[in-house]
Amino acid sequence: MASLRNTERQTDDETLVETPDLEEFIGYNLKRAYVIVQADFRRALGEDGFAPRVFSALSLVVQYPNVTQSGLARMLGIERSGLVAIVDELERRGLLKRTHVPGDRRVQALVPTDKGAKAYAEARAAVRAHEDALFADLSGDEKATLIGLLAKIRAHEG
Amino acid sequence: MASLRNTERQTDDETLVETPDLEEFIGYNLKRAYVIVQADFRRALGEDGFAPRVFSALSLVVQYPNVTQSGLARMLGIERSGLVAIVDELERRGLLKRTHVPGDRRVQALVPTDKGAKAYAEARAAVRAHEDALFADLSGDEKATLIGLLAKIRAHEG
DNA sequence: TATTGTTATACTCTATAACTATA
DNA sequence: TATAGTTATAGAGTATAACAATA
Repeated sequence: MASLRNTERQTDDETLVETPDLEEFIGYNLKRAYVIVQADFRRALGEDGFAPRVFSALSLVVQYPNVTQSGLARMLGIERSGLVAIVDELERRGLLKRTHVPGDRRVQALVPTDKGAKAYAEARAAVRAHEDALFADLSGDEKATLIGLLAKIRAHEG
Repeated sequence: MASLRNTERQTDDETLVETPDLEEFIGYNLKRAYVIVQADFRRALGEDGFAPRVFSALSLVVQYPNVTQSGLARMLGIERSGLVAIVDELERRGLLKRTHVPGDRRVQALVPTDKGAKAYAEARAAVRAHEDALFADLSGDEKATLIGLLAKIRAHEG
């Protein structure tokens, strides 16, 4: 038997009583928690609602109008190629427009439509309601602490 | 403009200075943090190392020998069908065996091999080293707090 | 009828590489 | 040469539905 850790202890009948190793790992807990949150996000936004990544993209386009696709991909931490389908969906739904900028005809600046800004405001309210309900058993302090600790992990981004 | 929240404020030159909405959402921060952790996990375990879900499955098989596939799937929170490829890989690598149990010939109890137990002990050490390094800027208290808060979210499992 | 393990299948998310049009 | 957007493609990871064997 390998080294004993604080979560394992020998009982007098030689049975090993354990908290499973996995529960010690931050990565495992992060994954399991995220599965719950994203499932509830999808349920809350409904069949025709935004997927998390589409909501995130729309959020940034509304808050940073004229962002380029490359810039948006960088902000989201995904590849440019992966962003195309997301922007396609938002454009197809009439929530943003690809526009050419004078001076560099390569770039496509993304501009939210009025419909897009309105849809985002509604979706944001729905997401806030979903998080308020799902995390009702966490205090405001706990939620702030959690976000702060996740931000410390996110400091390793890039 | 929709309602102002505490992260948005009007400045005297009419510019909206913001912490982007996304940063307020626990779900978004969870996702971004998990992406970092799982990427570092894979980097740390290397080309021929275990993927996170394979490591998790092996961990449970070692700690709960004779667990059935259905039981393991339930513990991992995935479907039985999704477990087949994971168990196939672990069996192919000689780390566990599917064994029939007397009394119910439907079930396949999963038993770690000696090689599997040893491989798990080594992988567990590698994962601990990866987390220790990646989370070196978090105190022990912070790590415990984080796991506790994630556990509160995980209380919504099932 | 219900359950275990399995297969077939599809869908989402993501990445890599290569292409085009510009710069 | 380098960059922005795009396309083609592939690989994880996961789910649903149906099947055979067994209970």
